Amino acid sequence: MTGEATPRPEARAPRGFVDRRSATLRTERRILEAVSRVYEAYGFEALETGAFEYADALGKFLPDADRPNEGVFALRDDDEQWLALRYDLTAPLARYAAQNWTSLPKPFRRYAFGPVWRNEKPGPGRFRQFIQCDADTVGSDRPEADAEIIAMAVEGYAAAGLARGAVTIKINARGLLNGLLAANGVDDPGQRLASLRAVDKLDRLGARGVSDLLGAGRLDESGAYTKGAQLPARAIDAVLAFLAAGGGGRRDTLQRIAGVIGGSDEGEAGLEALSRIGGALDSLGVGETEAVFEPSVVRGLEYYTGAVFEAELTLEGGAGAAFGAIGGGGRYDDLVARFTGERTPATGFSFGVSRLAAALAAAGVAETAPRGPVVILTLDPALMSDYFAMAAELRAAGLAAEVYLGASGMRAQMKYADKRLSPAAVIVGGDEIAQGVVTLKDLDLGRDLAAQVSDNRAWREERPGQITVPRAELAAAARRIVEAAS
RNA sequence: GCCGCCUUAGCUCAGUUGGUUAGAGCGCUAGAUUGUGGAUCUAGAGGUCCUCCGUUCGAUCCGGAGAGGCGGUACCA
Repeated sequence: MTGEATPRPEARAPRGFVDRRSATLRTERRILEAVSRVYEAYGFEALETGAFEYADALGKFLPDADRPNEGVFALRDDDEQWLALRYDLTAPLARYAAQNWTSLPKPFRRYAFGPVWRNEKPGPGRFRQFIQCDADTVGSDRPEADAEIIAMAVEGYAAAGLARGAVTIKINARGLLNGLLAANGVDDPGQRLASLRAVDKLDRLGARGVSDLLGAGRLDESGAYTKGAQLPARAIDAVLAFLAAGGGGRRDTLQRIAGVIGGSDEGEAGLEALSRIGGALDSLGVGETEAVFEPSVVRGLEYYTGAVFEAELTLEGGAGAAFGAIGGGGRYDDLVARFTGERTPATGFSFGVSRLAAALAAAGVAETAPRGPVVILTLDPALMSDYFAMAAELRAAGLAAEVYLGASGMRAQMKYADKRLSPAAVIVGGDEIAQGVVTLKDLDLGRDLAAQVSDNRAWREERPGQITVPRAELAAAARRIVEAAS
């Protein structure tokens, strides 16, 4: 007690970090369990790696003096090496696979889930910490490996509670667009990158916006100007024709793409890959609307080398696009080679668990808060040992129970039980002890009955939803109320 | 990073043409009600009016800078 006016810290979570309570946690756990079961059914084994990796293991990015935390949360270890919180689960897998390659079964198939961190500006649906759930196959370049990953994603969304048809997996091959640009004489890496980024915005900006971004540039509604890829008109037309090839069934889309791809080696290779993935999807029983070929899918992560996948919520009126991707993945054949020098083909998919939870809410699958424990009110401090004995009895009978440990009066204790969503309160004071009975209040029933009473005296005298039973029947009576409440 | 809007109680917001003790609703704590959640009434707690600098006798209010929030855009290895 110095009496000094010490500045008080502001009680607030850092931006981009959210606190999640039981209702949300429950939904997320259910998703993780459902998706994990699907992965395990396909033969993938669980793997957990630490939250930190050495920064150079995460990617080509390295913290530098000017912007030591650009994109990742990084810190310097006491041996001067840079550590960084993982920004996804794929880079740690590549590190793990490279580190243990000689002893692993090959191909190596694992799934993993946990939080990842990105040091970026948060936005609607974008956080700086969020949960991913990944499955990857390392060491197979078969298109069937990609198809299987896609099939699992489709099954995973269904298992998580989204109706079939509520999610579409969009599939593309980066070689298609690269080949198309090459065939049109666009070789400059900067122009190619800008073109990829422009194409990625098709669902948000439409063909007109993409066209502007491929050409001179685009002025957005906030007044900011984005410089375009400066492609010649002929190339822009070719890209737009390519984008227009999307839609409809997989076989039809492939035929339209083949007609506009323009005959480069890279484009043909991409077409071949998609064709074989399509064949495998057919034999895996993945429906034509559950997984489609979509020329505008790009994916941001630079390590993808072949096929890329993106999961989108298909809500009425195209609201799914505004929601953002709820999962994504693709083939990354060079990621393990960064460590070993040997090309090691790999493919995988990542569920955005937090976004998926939000998607479920948007799709009308409401999250419900779990019921609280039976609350034993403490009416008389002299009876504390009786209260704890009752709590132990209820727990032994398989019911969640707690003794109220605050200092407030009965009214506040009832409010507490209410706020905890307790199914029942145990009310025992001197009267009950003297008569060898316990009083239980069914809080759901009491709430319903109370809604019909307007007069305060009647409300107090009726004590709606209460029963009194012999002390020995406490657990049985409580169980009846709890079971009726769930 | 760039553009726009915003910042007064836990929340949603009034208000002060620059002047003594800054308000409401909701929420919270408690009382009316021997031992009962709701309703009603009453009382109470809770504020660096985002921060700093400037102008002024005096700034929550005016000017400047900064921070934070929201949205758009860019980036997302």
